[in-house]
Amino acid sequence: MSTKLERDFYLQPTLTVACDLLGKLFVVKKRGGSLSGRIVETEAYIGQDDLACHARSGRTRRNWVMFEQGGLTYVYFVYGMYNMLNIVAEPKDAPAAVLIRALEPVDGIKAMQRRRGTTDLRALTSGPGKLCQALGITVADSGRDLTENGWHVIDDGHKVEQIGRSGRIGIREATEKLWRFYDEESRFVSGPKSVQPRRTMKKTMKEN
DNA sequence: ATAACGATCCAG
DNA sequence: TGGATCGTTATG
Repeated sequence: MSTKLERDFYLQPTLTVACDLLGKLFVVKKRGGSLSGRIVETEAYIGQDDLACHARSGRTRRNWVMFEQGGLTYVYFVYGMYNMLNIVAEPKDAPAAVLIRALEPVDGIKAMQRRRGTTDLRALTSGPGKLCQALGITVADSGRDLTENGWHVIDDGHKVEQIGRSGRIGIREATEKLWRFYDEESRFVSGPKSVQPRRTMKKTMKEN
């Protein structure tokens, strides 16, 4: 059995969404077929009090999607060359999103290899910039509703045994927040995996 | 108006 | 460990 995630899933608290997205399939429709990957690493960015969050200074031309209801994509451009894929969480006007940091390639691996210029499976989607390049995701895809026809997230029954937790990668502010989550067993997580502090946890968690 | 800096990646 | 590369944001 395989079910599409609906609105009620995305409207949940951001940390719940970030944890529960692990193990799900992210699917994009392209000319010539679908591409998909299993989500193995995520990060939460939550509200105006989170100094690492794009919404910290209020609504802008770039981040307006974060203020919409959960279930939309928020894609932005950084470092002059990389796109970052986020999934908006929580109800409208509660700005929050989950950064998709790494996938395990599943469908359309040939196309991903062509876009990435390598055949190494581990190099295909093991990073937020890499996976956008592999799946051909750009800022033009920001604002897509994942509950409508087209792109979506699928629960195919896969279970993640151990979820790892750490500080978020590549930020300077709010480094004390342990809002990065990843599948301990996956070899497709972005490196280095030695980001401190690390500690494992059970299934879903709802506290900071 | 201008300058600094990214939720990164890759080569050397 | 540094350079690529450019839109966004902070500052004068």
